[in-house]
Amino acid sequence: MTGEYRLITNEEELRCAVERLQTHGAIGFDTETTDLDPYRGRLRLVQLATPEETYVIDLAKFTDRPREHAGLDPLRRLLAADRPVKIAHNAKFDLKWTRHHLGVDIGMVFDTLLASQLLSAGLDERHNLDAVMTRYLGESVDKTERGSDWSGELSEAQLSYAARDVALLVRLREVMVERLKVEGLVQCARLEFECVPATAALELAGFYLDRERWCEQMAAVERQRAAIAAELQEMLAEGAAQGMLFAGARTEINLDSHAQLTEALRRLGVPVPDSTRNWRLQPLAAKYPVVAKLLEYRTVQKAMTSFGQNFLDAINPATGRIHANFHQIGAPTGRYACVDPNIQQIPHALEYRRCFRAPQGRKLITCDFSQIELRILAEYSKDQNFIEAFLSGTDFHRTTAAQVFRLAPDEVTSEQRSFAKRLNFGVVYGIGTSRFALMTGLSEKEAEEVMRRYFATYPALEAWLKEAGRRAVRERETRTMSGRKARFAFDPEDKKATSLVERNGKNTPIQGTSADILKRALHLLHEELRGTSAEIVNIVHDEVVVEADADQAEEVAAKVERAMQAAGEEYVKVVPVVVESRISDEWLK
DNA sequence: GTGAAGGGCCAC
DNA sequence: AAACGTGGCCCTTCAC
Repeated sequence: MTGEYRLITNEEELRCAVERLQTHGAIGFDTETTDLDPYRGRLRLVQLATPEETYVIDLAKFTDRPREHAGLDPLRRLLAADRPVKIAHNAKFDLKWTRHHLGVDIGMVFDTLLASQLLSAGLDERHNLDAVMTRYLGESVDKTERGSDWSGELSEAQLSYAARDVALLVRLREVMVERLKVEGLVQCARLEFECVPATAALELAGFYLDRERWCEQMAAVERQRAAIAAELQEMLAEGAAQGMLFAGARTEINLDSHAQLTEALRRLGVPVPDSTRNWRLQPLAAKYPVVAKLLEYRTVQKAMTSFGQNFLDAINPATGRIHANFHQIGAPTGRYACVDPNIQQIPHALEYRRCFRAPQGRKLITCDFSQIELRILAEYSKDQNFIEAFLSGTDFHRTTAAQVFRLAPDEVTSEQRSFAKRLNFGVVYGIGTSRFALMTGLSEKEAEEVMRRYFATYPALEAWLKEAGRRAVRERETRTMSGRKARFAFDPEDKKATSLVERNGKNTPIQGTSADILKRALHLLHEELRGTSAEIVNIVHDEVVVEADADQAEEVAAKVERAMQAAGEEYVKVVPVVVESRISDEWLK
């Protein structure tokens, strides 16, 4: 049956096809486009398949402007409905095109890419369509026509290629549904699938970057960089000059080369450790001005290379905005990752954040979860004192410090608060005494004593963390509250690897549940924002940035808060879920 | 020229 | 020995 399909080229054929497709619970769905960028290319084919039949709809035969063409309404209704479920591999891609070119927000999807990632649970497996088809169906698919020219007359090879993949999707889903059930991943899969329309809309909307402000910032940083680089060269040359006959013949070194830097610093008598890593150089900065200057150089160098021209190049000429690529399952914990460019790692500094702003007549609504990971830890551990610290409703780190050091909150010193804060964040990662000592400046013994007091205050929290670590080693996997699985492959004889799995066992359920909550919130929010002027424009793990017309900002902010809080409260019950929102012209904390 | 690895630094 | 989790992007170095 490979390659058999019906080509749909007019409204009558489309009506018939849609009628047949509607009788099924799930259908294969794929598109072919003339470009990878929906703002540059055209949507050429829409392929839909039942177990028996495959339909290839050639939009070029209908119109040049599919968004306004009423004859495509049956297709729109079919796509917008939750049934049949649309099965696609990397549905985000197809959803962006159908949203932009057909004006349709697609209903329920089954994404075989996300399903494959969930089933692999972090193990190193490939997830392209060919690999997934081979793994689950034992079928290989041929992608040679994918990058071909889809703008002109289509060849028989192109059409049958377009039809073939989509037909296999129906069978692929059936196999995957069984596997998801066996693995207890149905709830998590639903969470992921429901989130895809939000992810697609987010990418399509893009984040506005003020080009002029960014340029000014770049120029300022470049001036700084040049000055610091010159000073640093000067300082490093001191050592070299001594051994040279002609001081004027000084050679500059490459400041980005670790090898050359190490050599130059050693010539100056700086006791450089084997690595020139920041954390090992930091203690030397006070004694050696050249080291302090080097650290300064690295900061501006990073700013220049990572947050410079590349962001300007990423501005889409069609929209004037940055359309980053969000990987919905970017980490085994379930967190998003963001690339090209990564707008989840913009420096906090006001000079950068103020460049991301609302266009004229619009506002940004920034909303984040307050201490969500610690609240998840409270939910998991049910530790009574930890829960009480949240219920008090005031400064959380001060409250925990008061509990740990047995003081009234207003007697807590800033140092004690800082210890508590470091530990509150550190326990989520499985921090040890030596690292805690290093970051606080305490001796190992003192650090140990503070940690002992901390865990004595929260015995159930300690018990949960210990057991989470042990369980991960024992069972070689962890689960989040939605059931998301992370598997660990390691050699139990290897102490280092085992302790990493222990720390992962503590961290993954917490970080992963946080991701679950964010994704649930995005789905709820996407539904809430339908029909308003608002668009989600960025997400940063526990933060959502929405852009809306200025006169709707208040109303939209309330919706965002409501969606995030509702999502959080589905998972976290023993402590309140707190979200904080701000309305502003610029993306500021 | 391309690609991987090592070292570094940005975010949560 | 350095070990507190998850990412991406940059540069240099080194192998092919």
